Amino acid sequence: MGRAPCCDKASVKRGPWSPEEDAKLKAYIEEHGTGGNWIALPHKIGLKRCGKSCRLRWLNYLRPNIKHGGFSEEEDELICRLYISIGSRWSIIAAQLPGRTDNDIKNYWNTRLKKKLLGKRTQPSRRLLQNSEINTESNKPAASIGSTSSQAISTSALERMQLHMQLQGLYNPFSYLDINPLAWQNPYTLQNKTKYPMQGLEHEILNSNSTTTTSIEESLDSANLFGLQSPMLASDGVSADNSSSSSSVAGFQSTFCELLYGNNGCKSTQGGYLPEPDNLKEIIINQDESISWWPNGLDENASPFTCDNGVNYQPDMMLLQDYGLSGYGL
DNA sequence: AACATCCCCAACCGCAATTAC
DNA sequence: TGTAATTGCGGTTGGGGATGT
Repeated sequence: MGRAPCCDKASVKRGPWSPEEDAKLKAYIEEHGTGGNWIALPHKIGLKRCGKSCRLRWLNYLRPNIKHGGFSEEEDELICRLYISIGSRWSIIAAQLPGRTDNDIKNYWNTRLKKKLLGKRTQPSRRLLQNSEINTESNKPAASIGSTSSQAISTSALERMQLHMQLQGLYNPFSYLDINPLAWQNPYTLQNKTKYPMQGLEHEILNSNSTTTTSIEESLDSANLFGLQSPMLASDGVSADNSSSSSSVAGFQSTFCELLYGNNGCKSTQGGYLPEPDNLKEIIINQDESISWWPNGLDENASPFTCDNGVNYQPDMMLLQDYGLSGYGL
């Protein structure tokens, strides 16, 4: 049994708001406030609208000091940095941009900024589509498989990773920083590879940075860390160089981890490590120190890589190339 | 000029979190 | 403490204008 709807859809008006409706809502709220109850508000002022609709109209359009369009370069940069760091948490991003609404920023990102930063190719690759058709029970487009299939990497993670690399001006972060995941502290070993192959590695990544992200403030701070001082974004005017200092390495580790899993996959209310099963099957650190990428999970019947548990793995070269990741040591 | 396609964005939807009782 | 109501959020849709053929 589903939950009861918030209003009777047959008796409420839907679609675009008229100037009269806007005026009624604006006048009432400016004089009386919302009264702390959006559901009751439309009845009080004689609007045939759902309370949720009124709330949305007020927050996104009618309330004072709302800015529409005309995003500045600074705002673009901030949105980009925050998206890389915390993903599509639009309300948090909007809170950092006075006068902007989450809806506005979301629309701006999806329709313009993403294309501007990542280039025109926003459609999923044919390869990804093919794989999703083969390997998932649904025929949903690849753009949605990240959230619906435990076998698929999240689109957001891919975007954020690609964006991060693009802003770093590189496609092979390991060669750029002269680092390699296996060189990190207590490298992930094949023996640790169980159901979730990245678990051991991620644990080390998190430990090496001594803390997990536990608050919005820390998430926002992280937007300024992790190697995001890219040539384009460096706030001190000094372009990021190819330093392989420990801080850069640790930063990249964190970024890599976070890009793969997002904050949700790294947080725990106990302050410890909490894997996100949906995404943990997708990146493998190979025995030969290379990284493989399986967009739709592990192919247990293929070569060339065999794990201790007897399972074979096959990297998806075409997908790597599609995402400009052919330099991942494969 | 007519039609098709693309693009933008306001609004909707469903779900999770929070609050009230 | 459990349940229902409400709020807040992110993903998605669809109308309409812009652009291309």
